[in-house]
Amino acid sequence: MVGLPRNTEVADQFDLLADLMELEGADTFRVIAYRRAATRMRETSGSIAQLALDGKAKELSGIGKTIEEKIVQIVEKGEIEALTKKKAGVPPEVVLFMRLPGLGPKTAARIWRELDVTTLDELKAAAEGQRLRGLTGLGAKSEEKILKALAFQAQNVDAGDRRLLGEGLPAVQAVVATLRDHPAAVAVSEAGSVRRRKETFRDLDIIATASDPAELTTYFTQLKWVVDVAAHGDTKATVVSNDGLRFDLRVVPPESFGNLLQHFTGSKDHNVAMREDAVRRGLSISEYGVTTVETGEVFQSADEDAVYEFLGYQPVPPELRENAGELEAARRGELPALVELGDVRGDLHTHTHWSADGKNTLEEMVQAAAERGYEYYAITDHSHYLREGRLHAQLEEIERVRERFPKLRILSGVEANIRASGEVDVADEDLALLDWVVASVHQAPDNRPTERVLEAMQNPYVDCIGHLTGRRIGKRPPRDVDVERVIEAALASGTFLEINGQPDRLDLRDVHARAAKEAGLKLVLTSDGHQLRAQSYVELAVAQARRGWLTKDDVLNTRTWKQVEKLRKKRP
DNA sequence: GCCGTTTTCGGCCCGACTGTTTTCAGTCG
Repeated sequence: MVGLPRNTEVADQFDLLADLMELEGADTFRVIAYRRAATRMRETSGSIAQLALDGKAKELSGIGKTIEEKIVQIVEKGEIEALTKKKAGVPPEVVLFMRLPGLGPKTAARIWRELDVTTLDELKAAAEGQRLRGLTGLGAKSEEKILKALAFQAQNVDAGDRRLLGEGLPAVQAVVATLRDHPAAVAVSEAGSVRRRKETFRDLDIIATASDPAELTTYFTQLKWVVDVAAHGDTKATVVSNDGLRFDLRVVPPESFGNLLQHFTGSKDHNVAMREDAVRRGLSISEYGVTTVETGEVFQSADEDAVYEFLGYQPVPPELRENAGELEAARRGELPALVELGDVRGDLHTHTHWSADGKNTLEEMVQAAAERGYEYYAITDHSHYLREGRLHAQLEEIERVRERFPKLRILSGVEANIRASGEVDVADEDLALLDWVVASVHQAPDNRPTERVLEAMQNPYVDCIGHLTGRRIGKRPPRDVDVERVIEAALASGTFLEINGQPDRLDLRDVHARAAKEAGLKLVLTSDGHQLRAQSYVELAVAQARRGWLTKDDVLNTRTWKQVEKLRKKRP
């Protein structure tokens, strides 16, 4: 495994190759094929490089013989040969032209070739010097747009263009609720990537029907937290909130609400695959309806499920709409019944003020857990803060709190640290006193990320590995853990893996959760909450689990504590 | 470059918007 390029690195090369070919005016379908293959690689849980070396990459849809060979080139030579060649012919910054909104490959190539503009600085100068309007098809407005895009890009260079689901989900749910209360509103729904519970988003989409669309749209632009109205028409508006979130509202006709909701929920890949399949059956899908080509008859519905059913599919839960096999499964009627928040009986990774970064007392956290209706709740403060008798002191406090909450089973636990050696930093005799043990890697760097975890799993007291890869979305990449090996070892040792619900962790990620499920491993959904309101992060863990195709049965903590005890590894 | 319950060759989603055009190409989601 060591030394093989990551899936994201391989995928990036194919995307760059696609960009360069597009600039050269290559066949669009080849370009699309490379981009599709890149997406497939990013959404594959195993090592795509290893698959290619084994001749198995071409079993993935969208990857054929040619692309598999190019992956092998990356392993052997570090780069796709065609990419090396093409990079020599195109100034590196010309690719960046295409990233500016409104500026595509055709225009970028003409600016480069016909005006000899090769850097972003030169592009700016050319627009300011009104030289772009010399090209047919470009005018004063184009120059203005490009300058605006360049300025925006310069301003937001550090901001990152995607925000966390954990921020966007409560925000969009609040706006949906507000709009529903308006007298002109008939139906209101979240849409887009946030409805699919994708871990990050660019903007928050809302779809509605209304008795008076213009009135609802205007109301939306005048909500008190709106600081900027980027667009405002009768049926569509875009606003920016005081915390920088972009909301899009579209008001659509009620008779095709289901078709439009389906369209605007995406993903693009899901919709394209569904439309391609429809074409083969003599149907044409658009956001307004499904047309039977032969008769011209159009099917519309206010109900999204009815759209899927008309097309011969089981209704597909939004979390699965990524063109990752869900359409085939829905065609056969074999979609899984996904786990729901209400199935979760207890949280097995939480903190209190015993950890320096915990914000609430043990009793406050337990009180909130009881109010959530949990049957059990594990206190797993960081081992670092439970040294020198503090572990025993906390056990005494837990004993006292138990008396006050007789209906909630309070589990004593710890989040132990996995040392570089693979040992956990709590003695066995202390671990033996506890009901539940989470073990996690905290400090980097890490030159044997996989072995370290495998060794920790051999400890008979370690029940679950916390946030396996240690990623912090947007801040820190995942450690280079061989997740497939970890899953195998987890099954062999009787250790569980968690889906950590912290908004910037969501670790395991969706495709790894799905790989774990397919291997037969049960996962634990946890909040890793360090304060009262963070207990709700379990909702994000549930969302991630659903994106990983997990059913109630695939999740350990949908079971009673008695059942959990039966399933976990035997203690000495 | 990929793919196949009409196909191993000849297709490859669909519509809106924008800016520049007198009928459309490029871009976007």
